[in-house]
Amino acid sequence: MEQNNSLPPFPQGLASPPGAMTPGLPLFSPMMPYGTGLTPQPVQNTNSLSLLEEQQRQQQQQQQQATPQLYHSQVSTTTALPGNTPVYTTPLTPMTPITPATPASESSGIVPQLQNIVSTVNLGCKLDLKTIALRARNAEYNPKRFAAVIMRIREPRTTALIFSSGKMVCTGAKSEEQSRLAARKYARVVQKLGFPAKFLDFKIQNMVGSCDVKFPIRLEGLVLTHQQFSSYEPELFPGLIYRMIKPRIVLLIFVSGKVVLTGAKVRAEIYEAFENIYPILKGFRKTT
Amino acid sequence: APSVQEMVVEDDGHEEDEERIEESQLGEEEPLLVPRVKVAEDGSLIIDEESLTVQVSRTKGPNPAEDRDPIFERGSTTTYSSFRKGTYTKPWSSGETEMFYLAMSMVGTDFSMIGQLFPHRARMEIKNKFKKEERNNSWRIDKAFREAAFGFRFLQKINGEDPKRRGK
Amino acid sequence: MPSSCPECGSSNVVEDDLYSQRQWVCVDCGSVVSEGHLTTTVSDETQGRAVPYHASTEVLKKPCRNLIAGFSRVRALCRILRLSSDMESAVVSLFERAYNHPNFIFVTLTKKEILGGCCVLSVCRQCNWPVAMGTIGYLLGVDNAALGTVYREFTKALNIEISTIGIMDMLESFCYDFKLGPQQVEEVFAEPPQRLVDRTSALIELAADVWIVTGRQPLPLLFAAVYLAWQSLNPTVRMKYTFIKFCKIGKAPEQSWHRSRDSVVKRLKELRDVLCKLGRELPWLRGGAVEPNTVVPLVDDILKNRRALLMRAVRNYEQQLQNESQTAQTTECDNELSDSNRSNSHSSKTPELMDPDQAGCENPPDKEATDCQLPPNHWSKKHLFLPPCVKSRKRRRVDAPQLEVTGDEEISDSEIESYIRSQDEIEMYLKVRKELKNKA
DNA sequence: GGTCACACCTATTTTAAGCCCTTCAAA
DNA sequence: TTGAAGGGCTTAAAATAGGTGTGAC
Repeated sequence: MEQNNSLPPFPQGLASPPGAMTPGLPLFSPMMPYGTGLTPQPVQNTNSLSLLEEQQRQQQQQQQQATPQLYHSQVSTTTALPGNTPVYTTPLTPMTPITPATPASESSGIVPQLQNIVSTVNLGCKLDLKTIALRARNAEYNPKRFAAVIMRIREPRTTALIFSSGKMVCTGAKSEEQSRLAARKYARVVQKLGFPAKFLDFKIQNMVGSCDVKFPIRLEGLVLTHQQFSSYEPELFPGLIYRMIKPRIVLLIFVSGKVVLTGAKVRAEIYEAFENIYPILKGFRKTT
Repeated sequence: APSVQEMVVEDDGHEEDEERIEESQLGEEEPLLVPRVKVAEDGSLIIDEESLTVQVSRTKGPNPAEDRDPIFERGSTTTYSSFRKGTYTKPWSSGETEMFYLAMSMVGTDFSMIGQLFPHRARMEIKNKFKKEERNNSWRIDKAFREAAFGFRFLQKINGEDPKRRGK
Repeated sequence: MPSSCPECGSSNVVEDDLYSQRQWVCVDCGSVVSEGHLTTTVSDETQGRAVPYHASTEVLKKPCRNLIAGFSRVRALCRILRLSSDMESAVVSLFERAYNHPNFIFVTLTKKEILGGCCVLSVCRQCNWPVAMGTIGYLLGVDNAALGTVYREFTKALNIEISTIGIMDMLESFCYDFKLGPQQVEEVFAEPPQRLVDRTSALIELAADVWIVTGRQPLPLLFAAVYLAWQSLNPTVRMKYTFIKFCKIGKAPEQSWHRSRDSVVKRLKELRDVLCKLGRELPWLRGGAVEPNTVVPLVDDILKNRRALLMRAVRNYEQQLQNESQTAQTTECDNELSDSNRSNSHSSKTPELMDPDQAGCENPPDKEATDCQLPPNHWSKKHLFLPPCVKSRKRRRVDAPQLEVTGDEEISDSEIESYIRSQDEIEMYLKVRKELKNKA
């Protein structure tokens, strides 16, 4: 049954969103500050720069210098209080000059929201998928099309892939705890069907988050300065694909300022990746 | 002899057909506009002789690319492909949607079987319908699930009398 | 002289002094034929080849059919796209490198062929030879997505410098594609190409300034800009011609614009809206209405003064905002921070979004189309020019309150049982399945 | 020609914005 | 004839796994 009920619910190491979980306290990012050398920075390495690259770099530097990053609508961030109390006023004039980009230690004040969690667990026994598909109302099985039973539960609203090996994939949850609870429910359904299902090696395999930086982004500029991390092919996809090295997270960055982050095993990676990218994005905001 | 192009044709021969028609039509009206390609019966790509001739005669002179003159011959460099695989789904009528919910309450989330109940709907269409309803009318999805027993009885009924009849 | 092509067997092999290199070329498949076999690999292209493929000793024996076929295909592509011999050599050399790269040894033949297209594309981009990705896909007969996927893998695996051809690189050649010479069209339609290029450039630059370019496919935008440019260069006569008529007048091949008509129309609308915003700032038009369907005659004036107009429009907009907020002051401000995005003490619970139609709610929530509009203090309201996707937000996702769970909650038997079929249900399910099977 | 070791299809989830298709309604 | 609207695809990540494509040895 619930063998693992007594396990800590969230063994991955709990990470607070920067500044989010500590009401009343000043914002503080638990992540590494930028510019540690560990995070992707604008291309600075001089080795193996082609002539073209060099030109692009110079162009970009000029462009960045010419880019007025002086106008921003962002205000000094304070902790958002519970209950939606607006805590600051947007300045009436958005023309407040600020120090140019990359304030290394300042938090964005934005917390990416988790949108999807993928986890795996081993039920530890061989399963007869035909039986499961026949006896479960929430199941679908088409061995010709796909070799797993697709099972859905309503709460947490998730979908699971159940393989005859006993391995299971659980998708669609919006938090680690939800994902685990859902996986336990799937295991219970399988047990109820007469299989000696256990609950082994539960693991979060992927997390997807998203958020909005609230300013537009010049993707064509970003792809030039961060070409070693970026792929931007507007013929194919409107977003810029940014492969961050540390943490190893892929970000989809859109002109609207919306950002999708994926590939994380723990939520701290999502937060860290966003805090890394935020000052970079600020360098490409330039509104008209 | 297995060749690269044959493999490609096997993959999407259907669409290839369409393009073939388009191309031949085009070739007739505007011989100089675009360097053309013919698609042979085996699906392989062949340069249209005529356009090759044109090309050769033009490149007798100074070479455009070597001169780095981007204004020279531009031909088809801006032609768009769009062999895109679009799958259009006919809109669901309200009656059909009712039947979808009924089917849901009968067989649950077995979209393959529901797809069989709807002869003109592919399995993927059923799944997309489910996702859409879950988004917009999740209360109805829940309701359908809770009323599984009712759906079951209804199924018994229509199954006994006329299993063939369904919403379409 | 080779009598037939070793690749496709065609006897249609011609002598070709193309690019001042005497060689024999198969007209049917594009293979370069010499002394009965392919002069494959440009071995003289000292491009640090990682693997000296089948060393020059056994040329005839080893290269598998697919590699040879691949060579002719990339050569055919090069010829169709009118690449120089240098470029073609670079392509062939690159293709050999890619073909033998460990990442591509076990891939499907389709992918290997696409790889050839990627080499062409890569060389074209590096030489600034304007070729759209879609063109390669069209010639290969594969969809853009497949080409894009392989292209990304290819650039990564071979450490190819990613160089994107910007819309401006494409612009000039694109304008010249239209057949608008005085010999080709009626006099009122005729337009010197350079004039068209200049005006289109100005329009695209403006479009880039006001966020119409980023994230959008370049070609539909180019079509829209060229069309507007052409109209604006003789508005009285040309304004009544639709985009499609313009394409026909300029003899643009239908397959180049037919599918993207909708996108072109969207870009047109966006461009005209921007032109209106700027046109209204023209001092001598004081009071006169500027609407999208009447803005074309003003394009000349607008573009001449676009920098100043842009600044003026933005300044006026901000001033207006300031005035409004001063009058409307006092009221509570800026709920930006209350966005689900912002720090909340209990982020996953976002109390403001308490969903009325929770599970268990029997009736249609009929709240439905709650928020199709932006919140009154949305950040986008502060800027006159923003990406259209920011201003036209569709319904904000009413994210249902996420159950805060520990993952260790009790799971009731009844809940689990609700997912299990009764014996009767099972029998009925089997019966239906059997009947469906029989029918099929 | 068989083994080996990959590739890569089917499928699941979720967000982002754009494209491309069809259908249907006003001009 | 024109648009608007709606639906489904594109991109990323990650696990699961059988069947088969692919080429070297």
